[in-house]
Amino acid sequence: MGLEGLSIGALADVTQMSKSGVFAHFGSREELQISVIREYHTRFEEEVFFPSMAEARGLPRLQALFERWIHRVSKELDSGCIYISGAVEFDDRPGPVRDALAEMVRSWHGALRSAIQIAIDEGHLRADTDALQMLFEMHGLILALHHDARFLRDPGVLDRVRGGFARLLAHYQPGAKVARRRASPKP
Amino acid sequence: MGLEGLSIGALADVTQMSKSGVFAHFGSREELQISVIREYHTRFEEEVFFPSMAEARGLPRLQALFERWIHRVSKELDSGCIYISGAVEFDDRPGPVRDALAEMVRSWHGALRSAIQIAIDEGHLRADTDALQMLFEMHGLILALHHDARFLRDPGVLDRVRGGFARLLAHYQPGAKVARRRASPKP
DNA sequence: CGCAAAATAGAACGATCGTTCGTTTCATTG
DNA sequence: CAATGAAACGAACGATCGTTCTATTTTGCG
Repeated sequence: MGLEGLSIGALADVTQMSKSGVFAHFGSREELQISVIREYHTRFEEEVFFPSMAEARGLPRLQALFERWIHRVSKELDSGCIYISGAVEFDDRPGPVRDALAEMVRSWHGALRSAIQIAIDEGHLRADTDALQMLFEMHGLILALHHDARFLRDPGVLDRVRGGFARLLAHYQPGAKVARRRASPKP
Repeated sequence: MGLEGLSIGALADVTQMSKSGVFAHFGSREELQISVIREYHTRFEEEVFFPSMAEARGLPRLQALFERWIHRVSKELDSGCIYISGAVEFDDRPGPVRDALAEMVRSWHGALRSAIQIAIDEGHLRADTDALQMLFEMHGLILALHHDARFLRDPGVLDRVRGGFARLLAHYQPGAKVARRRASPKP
C-alpha cells in the first residue's frame, strides 16, 4: 500500500522489533511517513536524476530523464511510486506529510522543467515550446503508465508510454509544426 | 478521502443513523464500497457518457466525451474521482472491490476506445491511428489534470489539459504527419 | 386495528491503531 | 569497575474500526 497503509505495528513485525522500539525512532507516525518520503526522494535522485545529468545537455539529457523515470515507475510493481500514490492519498489532507510530499514533487518537476528549458535553449526543441505544457504532458504519460501497469495490469503499456513520448518530442522538435491543413501525402 | 477513508461510523454520523443501522443496509464494508463505486459509475454515465452520445458520430462526440470528462474530474475538488483514487488504493489489493472498480474503469475505457474507432471510421482521424495509443494519451492528460488540480493546486491546469488534447487531435488528424525533417519555417 | 416484516437502534465484541510510560538491556566512557 | 545515556522492550491506554447480537421502532398490508 501507500503511505497510509504504513503502520508502526507492521513495521515492527518486519524489523523484528517492538512497536514502541520502532516508535521511539521516529517520534510519531507522521515523522515516519516523512522519513519514508525523504528516503524515497533520495533514491529517486540517485536512480533517475543524477545519472541523467551525466548526459549531454538538451535532448539527450531529457530523454535519459524520461527513460529512467519510466523505469523507476514501471519497476516498482510491488511498492508503488509514493509520489503518485501519496498525491492521491494526501490531495485533500493538509498537514506536514502533504507539505513534504508536495515539496519533493515540485522539486522533481522543477528539475524536469529546467531540463526542458535547456533543450529549448540548445535548439533541440522549438523555441516557442511551453516548458510547463510539455512537462504536463510528460507527467500525464507517466501517470497513465502507473495506472495501466499497476491497476489494469496492461502488458503493452511500456510501448505506449514510449510511443507517446516520441510523439511529444516529434511535435516539439524544431521544424515541426502543428498541422493546419493537409500536408504531404503519406509516403 | 477515497474509498478507504469511507467508514461506516462516519457515514452513520453524516446520515444521523446508528452504525448498525447503516451496516444492515450493506451487509459489509466491502459491499458499501462497491455500492459507492456503482453509484459513481451511474452518475459518471449520466454526466459524461450519455450526453456525449447525443453528439454527432466521430470527432464531435469524442470531443464532447473528453470535455465532459475534464469537467467531471476537475469539478470534484472535494470528493475526488474514485476511478482515479480507487485505482491507486486498490492497485495492489486484490478482492471484489478492486474487481468491481476495474470492471467499470475498463467499461469506460472501452467506450472511449469505441468512440475513437468511430472517429477513425468516419475519416475524422487518420486511418492508421492506434486507438489504444490515443486512449492512453487521453487518459494521461486526465490523470495529470487530476494530479495538478487536486494535489498541486495548479490554477493553470485546465488550459494545459485542453492544449494537450488539441495537440493530440492535431497529430491524429487526417493529413497530419509526424515531422521527419524540417518543414516550413515559422510564420 | 392487528400482525408480520423490514428498518433502525443500542450495546458489546475483538482487533488494530498511535501513543505513553516505566523498566530493562547494553554499549560507551570516565 | 561503575556511572551514564541511548536504545529497545513490554504492558497498557484510549480511540476507532468492522461486525454481531438482541431489542425496539417503524412501516406496509389484510
